[in-house]
Amino acid sequence: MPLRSRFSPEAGVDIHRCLVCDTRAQSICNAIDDKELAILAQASKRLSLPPGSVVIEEGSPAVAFFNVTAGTVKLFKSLPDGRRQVTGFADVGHFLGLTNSETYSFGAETVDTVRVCRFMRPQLEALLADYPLFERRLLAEVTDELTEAQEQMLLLGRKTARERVASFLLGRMLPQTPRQPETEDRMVSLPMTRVDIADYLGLTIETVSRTISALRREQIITGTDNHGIRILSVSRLQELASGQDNR
Amino acid sequence: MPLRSRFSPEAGVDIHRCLVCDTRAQSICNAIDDKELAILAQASKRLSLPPGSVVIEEGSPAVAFFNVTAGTVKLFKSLPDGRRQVTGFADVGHFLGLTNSETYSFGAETVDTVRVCRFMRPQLEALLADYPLFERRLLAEVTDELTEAQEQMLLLGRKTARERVASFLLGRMLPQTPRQPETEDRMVSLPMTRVDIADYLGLTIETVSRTISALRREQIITGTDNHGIRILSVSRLQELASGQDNR
DNA sequence: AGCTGTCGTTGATTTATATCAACAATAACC
DNA sequence: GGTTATTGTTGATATAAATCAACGACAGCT
Repeated sequence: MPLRSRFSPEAGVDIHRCLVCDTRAQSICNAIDDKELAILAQASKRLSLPPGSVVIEEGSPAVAFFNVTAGTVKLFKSLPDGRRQVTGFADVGHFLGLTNSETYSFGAETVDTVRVCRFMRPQLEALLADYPLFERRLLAEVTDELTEAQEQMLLLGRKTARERVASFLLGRMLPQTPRQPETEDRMVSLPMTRVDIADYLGLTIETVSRTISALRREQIITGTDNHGIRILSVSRLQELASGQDNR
Repeated sequence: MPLRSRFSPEAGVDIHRCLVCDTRAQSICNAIDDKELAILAQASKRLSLPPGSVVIEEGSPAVAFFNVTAGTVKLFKSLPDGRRQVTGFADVGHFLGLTNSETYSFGAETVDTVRVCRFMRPQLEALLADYPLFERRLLAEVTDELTEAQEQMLLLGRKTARERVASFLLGRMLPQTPRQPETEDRMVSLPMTRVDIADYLGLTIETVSRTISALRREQIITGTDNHGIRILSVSRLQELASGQDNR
C-alpha cells in the first residue's frame, strides 16, 4: 500500500495518482510513458484552490509551472491604473506559467474551484532535458496558444462588440461527444463573471450584458441562468462572429 | 572550391553561407554547432523577396517554415469582409510559419525587401527530432512570441489610441550599442506604411496619423520623414504608453 | 519636367461603445 | 429567513475614435 502518498503529500504525489489521473490524456503528462511517469509524479505537487485564489502574481519570480486538472484559471495583464486584460482562460488539461523571463509578465487567478499540479522550475527543466517527447508536447501546446492569441488579437483589434461576444460563446462551447453529428444546439461553459468576460473581450460589463441580452431576445441563445447558456443556432452565431451579419 | 553553391543554388545553400551568415547569432540556426550546420544548410533554401510579396497565404497548406535574415515581414489575420489585424512584424532573426495545423491560420507579406531561409516541413521535423537544442531554441522563441502577443492583447483591449502609438514606437526602437548608457534620444525603425501600423494597433490610418502629429507637436518625437522617426524622450513615451498620462 | 497614383495629413461629422446612474436578481451571512 | 453584499441588467448621456471628405507630398514613369 502506498503509505507515502497518505502520510507525506507535501513530498510529491504518488505515481498512482498520475496513472489514474482522469485528465492525463488531455495534458502534457501524456507525453511520457508509465515508467517515466514516476519521475513526473515526484516532481509535481497537487494543489486544490478555492475560487479567486492567486495562482501567479504578476511580476513575481517565475519559480513554478502549473498543469490544470480541474476548474478554470484566468490569465491577465494589468496597467498601473488598474485596467486589466484577460489574455485567456486555462481549462482542464492546459498548462500555465511557462516563460523565459525571471519573472512572470502576467497574473493568474482561479475562476472557480481549481486543482493544479505544480512543477518547480529546476525540476521542470530537468524533465525537459531528459524527455524530448515532453518538450515536443510543450512546443505543440505553446504553438497552439500562440494561434489562439492571434485569433484573439483579431477579435480585440477589429471585431464589433456583437462579433466579440458571439466569438466568445463559440469558443466556450462544450465539446460534443464524438460520433455524434454536429448539432445546432450546444451548451456553453461560463464559470467566470461578467467582469472577467468584459476584460477578456476588451469591453465594459454593461456592453457584454446588453449584447448577451440582445442575443437572447433574438432567440440565438437561451438560458436564464447567467453561468449556464445554451446556443440555439451555432451556424447563426458563427455568421455573427465572422462579421457576416446583415443588419 | 564549393562549386555546388554556385551552380545549383536550388538544391540548398552551401554550409559556408550559414557559417558566415551575419544573422546566425540572432536566429535559431545558432542552436546547432558548425558540424551539424551542414545538415541545416542542406535543408534550407535562401530566397530574396521584393516589398509586398506574399510569403504565406492565409489558409494555404502549411508546407514550409521561414527564418528572416534581412528585412521585415508582417503577419496578419483577416475577416471575410476584408478587415485585417496585423498580429506582428517579424524582423531579422525571427522565424515564421510554425503551426500544428495542416494549414496556416495567418498570412505573411514582406514589408520591404526581405531575405529568408526556407525549410520544408518534413525536413524541419527531422531536424527537430535529431537536434534537441534546436527544438529547445524554438520553444524559447515561441514562448517569447506568446509573451509579446499577451502584451499586444493588453494594448488592443485596454489602451487608448495615444497609448497604443506610444507603445508601438517604443517597441520599434532600434537596439542601443551595448556598454552605452540608456539615452533619452533613440531612433525608431518604421519600414511599414500607416495602413500596416493602423492594422497592427487596431486603429484607422487617420487616428494613427493624427496621434503621431500630436506627439511631434509636443516635442516627444521628431523626424519629418515618415519612415524615420526619432524619439526625443524615451521616459516620457514610456509614461504615455503605460497610461501615466496626466492630461 | 510634367503626369499619375500611392501614401499621408488635416478637418468636419457621425457613431459605437464607454460612462454615469438606478435598480433587480442572486448569493452570502448571521 | 431576513439582511447585506455582490453581480448583473437596463436606461440616459458623453466621448474617443471612426467615417466622410478634401487636399498635400512624394515616388515612379514616360
